[in-house]
Amino acid sequence: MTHLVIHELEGRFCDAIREAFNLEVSPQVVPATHERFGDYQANVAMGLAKELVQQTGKKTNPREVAQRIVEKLRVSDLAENVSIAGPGFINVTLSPRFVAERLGNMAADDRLAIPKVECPQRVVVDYSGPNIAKQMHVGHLRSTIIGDAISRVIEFLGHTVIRQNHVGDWGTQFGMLIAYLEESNLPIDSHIEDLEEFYRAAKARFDSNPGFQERARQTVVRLQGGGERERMLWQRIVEETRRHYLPIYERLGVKLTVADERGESFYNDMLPQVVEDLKKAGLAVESDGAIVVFTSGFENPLIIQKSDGGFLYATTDLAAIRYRIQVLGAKRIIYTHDSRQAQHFAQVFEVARRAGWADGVSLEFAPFGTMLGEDGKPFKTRSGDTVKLKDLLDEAEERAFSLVSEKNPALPEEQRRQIAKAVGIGGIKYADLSKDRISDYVFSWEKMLALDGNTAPYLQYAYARIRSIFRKGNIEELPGEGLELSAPEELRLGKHLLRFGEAIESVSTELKPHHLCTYLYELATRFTSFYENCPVLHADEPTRSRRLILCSLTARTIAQGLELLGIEHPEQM
RNA sequence: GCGCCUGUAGCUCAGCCGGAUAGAGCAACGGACUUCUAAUCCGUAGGUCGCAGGUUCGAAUCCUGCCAGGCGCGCCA
Repeated sequence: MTHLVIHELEGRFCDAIREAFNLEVSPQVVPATHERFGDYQANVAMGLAKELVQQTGKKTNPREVAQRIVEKLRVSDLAENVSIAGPGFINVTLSPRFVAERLGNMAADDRLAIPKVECPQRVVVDYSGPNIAKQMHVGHLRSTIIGDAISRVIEFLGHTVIRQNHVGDWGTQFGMLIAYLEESNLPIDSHIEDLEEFYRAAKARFDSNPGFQERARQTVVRLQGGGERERMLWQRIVEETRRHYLPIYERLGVKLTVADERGESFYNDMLPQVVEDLKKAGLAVESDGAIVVFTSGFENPLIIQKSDGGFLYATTDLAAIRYRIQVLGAKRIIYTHDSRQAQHFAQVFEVARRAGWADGVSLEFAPFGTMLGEDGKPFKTRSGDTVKLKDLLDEAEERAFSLVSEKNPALPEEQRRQIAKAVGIGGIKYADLSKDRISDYVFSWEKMLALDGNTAPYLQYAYARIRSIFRKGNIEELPGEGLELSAPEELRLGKHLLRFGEAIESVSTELKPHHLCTYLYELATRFTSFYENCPVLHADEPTRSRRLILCSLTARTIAQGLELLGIEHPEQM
């Protein structure tokens, strides 16, 4: 079992500190802040010196502490240099021989020597959550692609990921929709081509016609009471909506399927019991006729049952938590939703914990900010409407197609279409995933499809250039042995390749896909620098072969990284 | 009124569970294509890290208070 380099070093430092001081402390190993200091640094000495003074009363300076650690540190197999600098930083430079050896392991392993976790968990990821009878719009984009990337990464590490699409398929608006469907007399085999239009029309009728309003209310009651005809019409609306959003998932390369759907309706039968149990536990109380749970730090309680007896989305979310833990066996539940839901989830989580439903289970909210237009206001069409996801994706592919056609007109149109899809959709996803999800982000067509900077096309281009080398050189098989790193660009590239696992691990724990993006971008820039300075096909043996190994590893790492982000990597651009 | 999030170069963003001289890209300026895709690369310039205190050997990072922007706060989801 090989560990990530950083963890290997942590272990070595822990041993050294134990030997030198008989203490168990974190060695604070981090990547070097500047390349000139080496590859990794341990920052433990400064703090430790201070602790020692307090414990022993003896004056100890940090450099001395560092010195004593270094004396016990056994890293000759992996480092070519260990030095103490500044107030007591311990800098470690990996040896090219060790880097080559590790790269050899990567090359020989189809998961690039990324270790799987020792204790796999069942992890539920709740994301996307489109609304029934509405088209998906940009408001669903972030949840869908961030949640999908997080799922892929956690899955890759060896956990069992259970995707849950909590679609909005229940609620009072369905009375209106079903009643409208009934009177619109649509033939049973016809499709609702424009859901938006259908919803608007139903709403308009509801707002203007009191008789219809009353019918809508009665319809809800019958639906929720299990009325057969209402249930059938409801089912039809749900299926019509699926017809709209499944193709969007397909285009986006998002792994959600119908099997992952657990809409609000799924929990309907569990709601009375949720309220009952919370009452029994003494958490739920009556307030102004409603049943509520007061939570710490919030003035307003969480309402779980309305005064008319109806349930709310908080009730559904509580039922879902219980189901996910008790039935699905989740040890970790992750929600990627708009940060405006923060208070809601904080309250729901607290109630679930206090009710004792989530003992030993990690409930995590991974919020994201709003997508803004270049004017800094929420992203809208020119006329001020929300942008439909379908239109956004169409435009992305169109723009990418004209770019590809301009840059590479010789390729057949079919292939240019495929590249345009990869670049356009990938561009949208990467633009989003590459920013810290917590902040609002500014959407810009130009920046997103640019070939410079931290963009999907830049990474895809790096990949395509490598593949091009293999095509031109007619290379099928690689030498398995003999990797050596001599040119500075080779070494810089090789060292970064070894850090892929750090990025993945970070995404998994912090739920921030942009850490992987930053890693891949850095990898691509190091590759391009290598590419500019180190000829591959024209180099003499054995240089040629070992550069081919580096190229292959880089291509595989970029491909795997993009795969984890849910972004395609075409062979040519 | 209470609460959450954000504020870093002209612009878009990293860095934030304390570490060395705060990093990228775009835009600007100057260079590099008879050589594996120049959709690229190299260089120059660009900073009161919103403001003020505090903690610390050390603060963009932690704490407090302000300022600015965004968002949320009982029977919608």
